[in-house]
Amino acid sequence: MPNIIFNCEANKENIPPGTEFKKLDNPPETPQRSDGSFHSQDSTPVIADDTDDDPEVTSRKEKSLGLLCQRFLIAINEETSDSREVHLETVARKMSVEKRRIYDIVNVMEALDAMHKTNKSYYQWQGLESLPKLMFDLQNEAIEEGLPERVLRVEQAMCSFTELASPRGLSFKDTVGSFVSSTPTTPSTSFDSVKVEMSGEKKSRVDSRDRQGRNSLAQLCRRFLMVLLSNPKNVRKVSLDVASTVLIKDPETEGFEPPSRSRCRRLYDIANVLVALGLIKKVHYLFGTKKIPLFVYCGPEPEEHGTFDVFQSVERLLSSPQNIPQTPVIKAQTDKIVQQIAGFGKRTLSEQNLKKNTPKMAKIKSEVVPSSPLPEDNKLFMFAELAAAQKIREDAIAQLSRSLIRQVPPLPMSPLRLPGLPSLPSTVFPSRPKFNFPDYPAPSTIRPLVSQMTFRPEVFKPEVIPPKHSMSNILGETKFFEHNTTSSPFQVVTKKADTTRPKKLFGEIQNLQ
DNA sequence: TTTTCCCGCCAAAAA
DNA sequence: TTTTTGGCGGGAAAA
Repeated sequence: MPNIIFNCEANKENIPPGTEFKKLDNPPETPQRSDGSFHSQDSTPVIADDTDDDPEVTSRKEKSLGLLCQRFLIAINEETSDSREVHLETVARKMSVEKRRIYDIVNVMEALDAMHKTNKSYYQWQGLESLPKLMFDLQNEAIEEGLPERVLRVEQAMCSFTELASPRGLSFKDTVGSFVSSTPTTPSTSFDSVKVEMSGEKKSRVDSRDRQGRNSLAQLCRRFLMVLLSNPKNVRKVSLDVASTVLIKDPETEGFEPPSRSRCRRLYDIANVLVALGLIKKVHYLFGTKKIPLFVYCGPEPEEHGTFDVFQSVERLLSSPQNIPQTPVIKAQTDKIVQQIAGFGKRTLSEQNLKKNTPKMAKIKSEVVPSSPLPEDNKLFMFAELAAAQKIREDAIAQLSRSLIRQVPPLPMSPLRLPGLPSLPSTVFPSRPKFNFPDYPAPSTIRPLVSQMTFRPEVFKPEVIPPKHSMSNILGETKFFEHNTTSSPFQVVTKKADTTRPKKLFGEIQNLQ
């Protein structure tokens, strides 16, 4: 597709908020009222959502940030020239998407050092090749500020209150409320000077806005990765509750209670982009009867001089179709190939089928409450049936992904060569580097969250001696405490008779494709 | 029901 | 001032 003329861009530069582009070449001359609930503040022409003429109902999934992210990569690949300059307007228009959405993606890309701003509306694409280095740095940063311990503490605390929480009668507040001891006894140096009020009160919307600080999407993204990297290889996972508590709450003043769901929304945004890039993976963890979402790091191993094989990542991504929003086309193709290869007959081995099996296994599993070492045999047995089917599927999909990569380049992690377009400089798309992808543990070997909680950071990185007791806030400021300080979060947890973390397993990973 | 997260309002920052 | 950027939460789709 030929580039759009840049002159007309200038005119359309400022797309008013609320304007949706239905068709690229359709100037929004027919101002239609967006239905009911929303009225555009100005008389901006608003193309009403696709209900009117579009035959295919756009589902929420098809508009997901993850899918958008992939389309974004494709779009910038097609748009960027040798200078690797990305013009947001152009890309937004190309994708027929609001510019606002692009910012969400760009923010995460910036956090990953994949692009940086050069000018108004212009960004430079830098690629993801140096991701291992970034991860290396983030990991070190995490360790330096004692994040592993913090994660551990939060996990411990949350684990405690989950246990304490009575079935119905008591609210979390009741059982845990005392955790959130309203006396920040610490010489409250940190956190924003803004007084942190007790839960219940509502901060004014304006007050809490902080564009560069802890709530910025980019910051949150990096810190989210830091939390993940606070764990040793193969155990790099974190629950949404823990992540959100660590990332968006100040443990000193706000305790260990998970933040309200509304405050987790940004985390979902970030996670969706990272999933789309194949850097994390989302699984579900069964905690008692509750299903808890778990984010698992599956990006490149942190290495100071490592390189990132974007091809491999894409391949992996494609071979884990549950990680990516399946477009109807891809899904149809994969199912078809699965059918051909696996000979499953009429019925495809769809996600649905797989999902049906999973809870059953999880249920069985959750009855087994072993102590430390995992009964691998049991697990293997339980996974066996699924694994066999899944293997076939994976092979099929892997084959598809290879062919997709070869023929139709659909998912560039850095700009791809496209037929008809001048090839990009090698810096944009360097020759395939050698890179050993950290082996993400197979489903049967994944340890439950508990193993994460028994992780001892000092073992993890012996050369860095963590302070006796440090606590860092969301801003990354670290404070050190004496062991006997009354502010210690450990104290809070000691309300339990035995302060040791629970030995029993609370759950099992499920849904691992 | 709860979880997930799209959407776009609107304020801060930049031009 | 205007425009760009992006924090934020309502509320609805999905689970």
